[in-house]
Amino acid sequence: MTPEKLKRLRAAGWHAGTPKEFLKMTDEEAALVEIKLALTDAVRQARIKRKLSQTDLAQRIKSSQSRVAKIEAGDASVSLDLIVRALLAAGATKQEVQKTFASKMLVAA
Amino acid sequence: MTPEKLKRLRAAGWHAGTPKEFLKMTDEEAALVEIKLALTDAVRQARIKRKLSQTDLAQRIKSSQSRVAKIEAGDASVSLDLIVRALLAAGATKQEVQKTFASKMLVAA
DNA sequence: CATGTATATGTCCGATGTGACATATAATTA
DNA sequence: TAATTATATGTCACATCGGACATATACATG
Repeated sequence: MTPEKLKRLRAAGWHAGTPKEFLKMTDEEAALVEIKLALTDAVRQARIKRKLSQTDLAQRIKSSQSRVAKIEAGDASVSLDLIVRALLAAGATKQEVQKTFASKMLVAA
Repeated sequence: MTPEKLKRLRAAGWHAGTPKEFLKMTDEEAALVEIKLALTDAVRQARIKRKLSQTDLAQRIKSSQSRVAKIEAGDASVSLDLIVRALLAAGATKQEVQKTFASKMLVAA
C-alpha cells in the first residue's frame, strides 16, 4: 500500500476514523476496495479515450455529472454496481470488466 | 440467450413485468446481469469446494443464511458489492473466477 | 480577465439493498 | 421414518445508495 494510495483512500472517505481503525480492514474488505479503485480508474480511462465529458457519461447511465465525478474519485458512497454500469456505458467490454475483477482477486493458494 | 437462462432470470425477479419490458434491457444492463450471474455461480462453486455451508459463509460476511441463498440464486435484490464480498470470503482464487467467466462467455457469445 | 466549459464536493431525501426472522422444503443420517 | 442439517423464499424495519441541485474550483480560449 503506497502512501499515495492511502492518501486517496482517506480523501474518498474510506477510513472509519483513526488510522488504526483504517488498518483493521480485513483482507477481503481491502481487496474489494482495490477492485473498486481499479474499476474507477478504468472508467475514467475509457471515458477519456472516447472523448466523453462526465456529463455525457452521466446521461448514458441516467445519472448526474456530480455522481460520475464521485465514481471517478473512488467515493465511498458509490456502489460496485454503479461503477460497473458506468464502465460498460463508457464502452468497456464484458471481457475487460472480467479481467479487472480476476486480476484483483486474492490468490489464496 | 437460452430459454434456460431466461427462465432463471425471470425466476430471480429480473424482469420488470412483461417479456417486452424484459427485452428492453439495454446491452449494458444485460451485460451487468450476466456478470452478476457468473459471479454468483463462482460463489457457490468456491463455497462448496471449501465445504462451507451457507451459514458458514454468512458468518464470514456478517450476514445471514437466507441472504447467501439469495446471492447464489441470483436474486435481483442482491448488490454486486455483496456478491463480490461473498466471493472473496469464500476464498475464490483468480483462476476460479476466470474459469467461471470463461465458461459463461461460451454460452453468452 | 471575462465567458464558457469541465470537474469536484457537500447536502438532501426518495429509492434500493440488507440482516434478521419465520417458515417451507430438500437432503442426510440415525 | 424421525430427527437433523442444509437450502430456499417471503417479509420488514433499518441502513445505505443515488439523482438532483447548489456551488466551488480549474481550465480553456477569445
